[in-house]
Amino acid sequence: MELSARYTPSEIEERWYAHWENRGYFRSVPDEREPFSIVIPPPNVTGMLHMGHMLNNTIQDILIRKARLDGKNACWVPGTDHASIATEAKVVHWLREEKKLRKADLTREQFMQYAYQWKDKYGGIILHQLRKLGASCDWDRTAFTMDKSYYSDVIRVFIDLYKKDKLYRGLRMVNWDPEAKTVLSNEEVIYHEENAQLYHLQYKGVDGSAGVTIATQRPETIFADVAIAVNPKDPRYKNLVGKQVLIPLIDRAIPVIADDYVDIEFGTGALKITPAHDPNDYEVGQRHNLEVIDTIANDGKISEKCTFLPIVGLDRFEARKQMKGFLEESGSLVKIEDYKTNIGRSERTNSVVEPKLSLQWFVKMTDLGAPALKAVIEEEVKFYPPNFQNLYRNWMENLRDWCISRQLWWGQQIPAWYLKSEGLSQETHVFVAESAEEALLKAQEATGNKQLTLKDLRQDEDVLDTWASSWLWPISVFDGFNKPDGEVSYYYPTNVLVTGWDIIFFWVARMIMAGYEFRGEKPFKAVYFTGMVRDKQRRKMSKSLGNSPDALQLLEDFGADGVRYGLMSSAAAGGDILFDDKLCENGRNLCNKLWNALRLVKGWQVTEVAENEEIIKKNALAVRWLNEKFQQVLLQLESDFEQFRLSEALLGLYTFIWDDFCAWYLEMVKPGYEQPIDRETYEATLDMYSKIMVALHPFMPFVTEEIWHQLRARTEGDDVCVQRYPKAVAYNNALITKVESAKSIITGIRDVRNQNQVKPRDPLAITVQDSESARALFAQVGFREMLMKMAVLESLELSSEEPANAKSFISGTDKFYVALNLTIDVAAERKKLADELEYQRGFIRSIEGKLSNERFVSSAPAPVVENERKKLADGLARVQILEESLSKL
RNA sequence: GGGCGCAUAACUCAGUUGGUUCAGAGUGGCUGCCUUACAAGCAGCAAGUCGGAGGUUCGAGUCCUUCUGUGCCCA
Repeated sequence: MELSARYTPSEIEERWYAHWENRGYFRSVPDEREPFSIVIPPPNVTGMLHMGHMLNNTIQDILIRKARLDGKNACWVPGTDHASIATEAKVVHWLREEKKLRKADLTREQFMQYAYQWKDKYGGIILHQLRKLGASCDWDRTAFTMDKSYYSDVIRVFIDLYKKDKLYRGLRMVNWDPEAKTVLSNEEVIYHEENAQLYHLQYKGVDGSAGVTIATQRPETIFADVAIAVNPKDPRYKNLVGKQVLIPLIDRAIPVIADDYVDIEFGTGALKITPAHDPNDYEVGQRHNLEVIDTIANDGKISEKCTFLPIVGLDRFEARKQMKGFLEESGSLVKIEDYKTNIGRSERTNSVVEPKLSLQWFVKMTDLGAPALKAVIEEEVKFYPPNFQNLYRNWMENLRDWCISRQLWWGQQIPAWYLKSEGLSQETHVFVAESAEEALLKAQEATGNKQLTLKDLRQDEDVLDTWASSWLWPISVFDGFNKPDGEVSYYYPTNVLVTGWDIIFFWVARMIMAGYEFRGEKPFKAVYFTGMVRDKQRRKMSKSLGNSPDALQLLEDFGADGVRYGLMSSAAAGGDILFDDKLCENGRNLCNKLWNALRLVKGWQVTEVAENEEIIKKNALAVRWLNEKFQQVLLQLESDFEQFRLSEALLGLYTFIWDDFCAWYLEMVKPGYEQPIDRETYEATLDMYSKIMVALHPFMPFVTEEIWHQLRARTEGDDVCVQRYPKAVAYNNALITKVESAKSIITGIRDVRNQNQVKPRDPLAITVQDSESARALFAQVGFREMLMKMAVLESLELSSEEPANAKSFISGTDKFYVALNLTIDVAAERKKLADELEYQRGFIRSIEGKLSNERFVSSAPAPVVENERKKLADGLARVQILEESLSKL
């Protein structure tokens, strides 16, 4: 069959993926084999494949495919996350655009129906895109954090934590997103330095004195002030403490208090205390028993609680703008000063987060954190790279309670009921239960009122933070809550989690907590942190910059194998990847290289008749050498895999394939034009090529499967996807070294050709200076024949005579003469030799220095000393050769 | 302000417990090749005071101290 000159991935990839799926290779059920499980970090159900996903999932696929080839029961669980904020926003948008509906006009039930409709129609596209990448997930296991059973797991856990007193409802300062109108966890707030203005405002004394000047960034909140605070050590304000001052514009009197929190250096050293609108002020207020006046509504507008009417109803930023005029007019504005400060914005909506006092649900983190911290420090859960331990420890030692309620509909609704009679946010009774009916029983019991009905109860409107469902992922996807002794006990703990370090707190830490809390065991044995994918200028990939390549287009352009190679070739764990199409090009080129090697091999005519002896010797040496070399590579591969050094593993294979296999081995055994190849070498080559395909398969699954089948006729089910990974055995280093010597001699000859413009095909005559070491080299069967072929020689003699008109070079400790029909430039040759001699003498001096040092000889390990002696001997031999040559010139 | 990294060729990065002719790879550059698998290719070459300074050691790109530059996390 004729093979095209170039490898064309598109139809090949689709065909093999379908084949693997049809054969059920990705399916995993518990059996007697050792399990190897990975749960996918569930992408948002709204997500589209991007570079980060491709990197992350390529790594997981490599690990899973390798485990499968190692004969383990490999199970990779795919799925998606309901992503409450992101998805709800999409659904709201869709309702508005497509259905002309507003969320406010729908009941919760109606909204949820639409949301599921949206999810079924548009959600989970990413799972199909992952197939194009080659991801060998067990698709039968596809999970979703809002699946019925998953939903009930989340509820069960909520109730469990509540019963264990690890979950509470409380009034706390929270991060409020006025655009999404929901609370955010601390981790969902992103701080950036921004330009702001510091307003210096005069608060006059009640007694008519000048009072005090304070500095604030938020003049629109002064009407919520309840005090002015100064540092007790600040001499400027000693006399003011205890006095009363007036809030500008409204002249409400507030006290001046002393508190250590105030920074003497900052602003004027006097701080307005506004407990409702600043977390630190809230703390101060608590210490001094101050009132809380909240003047900002949930939508970020100034509320009616504000007694300065001209700004009521205005957005907080508009109000701030207008305040400037009012303050100027009243004469209270001393000055405005520009400064830079960190502003927190919502991760999702980018609106400035408003600190707000709010009644929310919190998980107590102290108990949960302790075992999770211990597990990582003691390497029960191993991090790759290990330095992420520090980041993790830092966070885990400063845990704050986790706010898990969100003011949204799309998510698991909090299983808490209140008495309607008690009014909103006035609840003194809370009934946490699996169902309304159960809550009713509890309510009847608690109140002693048997007349209560479901109608008297009101369920908490809020849903749970998305991470309060995804932290159960490794347990829930194996149905570990319903059947704790079921298959979860086979697959759990999973072998490795592969994820970006940016969600180490959101997700990784919390899964570890959940693992210990709900199963008493870690959720995974190792965590492989990937870096962020950035562009060539080191910028983060982002939609707004438009610098993120279209993932599907890349797959189209370079093939999945090419893209996988590109992503992996520069992706040391944890390090950022500066993505460049060029890398994918390398991957595509490797596919093409393999393809052409296949074309070469398949084009050979095979002869059963014994070839001439020289060729037999040469080929036998080549085959032996490649085998030994492959063992060497395999050993390195095994150790790389163990340490998750996947880029290094791939690079090792790349070099072996491109240089050793293609550039050297195939050229060594390649028969002359229209000559056949002997059967033995041919079979050995096909076997070797097949093994290489298995070794490379985890990284580049498609091209390896295709070539595997092109190499030999295979029976049904004899696919590379389910082979056994070649096992490394000890290798013969001496043989490898000998062939390395041959390669270096060949390169030396080619260099002489290049420098003297001798065509690659013109045969050359070589003389080797006779020596013990030269004879030792040529004693290797096939050595001479290999040189003859690879360097294109017509003759190769050992002689102590120096030929005329020859260029020379030294390889190892041997001197080679290349006969050329040129007159040699004696002066130039002399200089070259003299330079080389000087270098070698320096080399010898440094080694002699070492060896004459008594302490080196006595304290360095024997092999090191031995090696230095060898180096010295080699150096001396070379010096001798050079000196002789110089004297003859 | 607290913490964690990084600095190696023009660029992007490897370099494992300190020890081989160990200073490497890819890209880029230069020279020469449409050679009978592959120009998405082949052959060859050049290029670095391993950020600076000090220290430990027989021996430091690797360990320690410090300085400089730079990135990130937390507040």
